[in-house]
Amino acid sequence: MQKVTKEHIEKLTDYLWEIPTSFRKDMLVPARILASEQILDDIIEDRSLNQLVNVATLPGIRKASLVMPDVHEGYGFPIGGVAATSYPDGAISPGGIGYDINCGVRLLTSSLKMKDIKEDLEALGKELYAKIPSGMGKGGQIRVFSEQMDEVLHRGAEWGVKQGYGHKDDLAYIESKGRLAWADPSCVSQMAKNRGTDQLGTIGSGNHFVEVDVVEEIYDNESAKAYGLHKNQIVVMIHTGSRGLGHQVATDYIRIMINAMQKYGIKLPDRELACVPFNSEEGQNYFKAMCAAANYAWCNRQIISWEVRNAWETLFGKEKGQLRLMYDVAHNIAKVEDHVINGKNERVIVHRKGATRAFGPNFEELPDAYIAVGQPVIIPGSMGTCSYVLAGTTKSYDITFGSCCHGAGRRLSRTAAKKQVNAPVLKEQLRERGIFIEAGSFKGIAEEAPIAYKDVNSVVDTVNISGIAKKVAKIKPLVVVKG
DNA sequence: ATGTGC
Repeated sequence: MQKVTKEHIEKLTDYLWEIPTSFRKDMLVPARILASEQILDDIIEDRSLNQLVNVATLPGIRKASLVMPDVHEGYGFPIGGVAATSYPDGAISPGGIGYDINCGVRLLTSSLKMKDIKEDLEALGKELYAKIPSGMGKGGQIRVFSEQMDEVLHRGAEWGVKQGYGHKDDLAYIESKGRLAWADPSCVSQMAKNRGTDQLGTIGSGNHFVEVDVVEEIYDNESAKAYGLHKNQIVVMIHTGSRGLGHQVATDYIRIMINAMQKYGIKLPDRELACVPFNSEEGQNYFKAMCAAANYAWCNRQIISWEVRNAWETLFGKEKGQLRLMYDVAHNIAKVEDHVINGKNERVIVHRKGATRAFGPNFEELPDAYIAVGQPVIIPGSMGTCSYVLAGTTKSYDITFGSCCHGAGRRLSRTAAKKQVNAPVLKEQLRERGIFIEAGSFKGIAEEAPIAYKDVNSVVDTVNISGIAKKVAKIKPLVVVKG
């Protein structure tokens, strides 16, 4: 298959590039790349642009196949990708959502400032590491079986709150209120449920983490005030997803769809794009299972928040130890949404894989305090760099179906990173810079080294300048807990 | 990402 080169790419604006449908005759829509020229040059040799073109052949795809500036290669679809298909008969594809269904990020804000915790960073890292189970295959203390598991899958974060893992007020500050109503536990295999039995309240491994950060800079006073963020404030970021349960849901339905595709006459350039019509039996079952796994992930992040709050209270006491949920976003999910395409309102199935929803002001789901400034977008950087809070914009609807990037984006494969990085040395270097890492393995540290990632500042500048999200605050890591 | 692999 013909490889994408710079010659095939047309410049639409300084930050938007297009591979037209003339590039390959199976493309149904153009492929668009949101990137600075520097970022584009860095990814041009990557397989991710060919994956982006492949996505443009997805049955029922509308307007354009899109990637954000943090794009990199994924299973079938690129990570950092957005694809909207027509409702109700366009494709739904598990590869367009990812194995870690509802991988996402939440941010908790504290009433503490840098000066309040400067001396406690190491103890804080040890306490968090002790309270929050992490690592590959790791389970926690909580067990959910049969009816209780079904309740978790039905009710998401709400189940956690009901069991005492958090405040009722938390729910308003979660995307979709931490619950997708289409979830149907009967569409989730017993194997998936078994894998999820003891994994609520656990981080997992890879790029997942719990991190204590300090707000280093505020860019937009009005939004920062609405979100309750201010300079020198200590905040906590949680990044994880649906663990083994979501992974098993993806595995189960990818196999089902590979087998069902011929029946619907679907031919694709890569079998990793396996998909079926959204309104087919297989499509509906997957969607209901995906919603259930998404609910599990929201419940997981809810329970981890409870663990973090416990650690916080242990160290700082009841009065100073309060943590408020600022927001929780999903970045591996598909949603049915209404968007304007060619001037007409259309219902579409938006696949976001390593992409964050970034809805602008006046979106009715937002809590009252946020409605005038738009939805918070949380962008974790890599371990030793920094992260960002942005605000969604109305402009994002026109360009990216109301989506934004989800992180810095990998630059090196895990294997390449392991070859280049001496993890014990890196850990010590970060410590000298005042960043304390508590990790279960040196392998994990090497794979997640800052050098393995793109520069988060240039990724965020791209989305900020192109107007799909607005910079609100920059935060800097102090303590990182990883698997 | 994942009881790291058909």
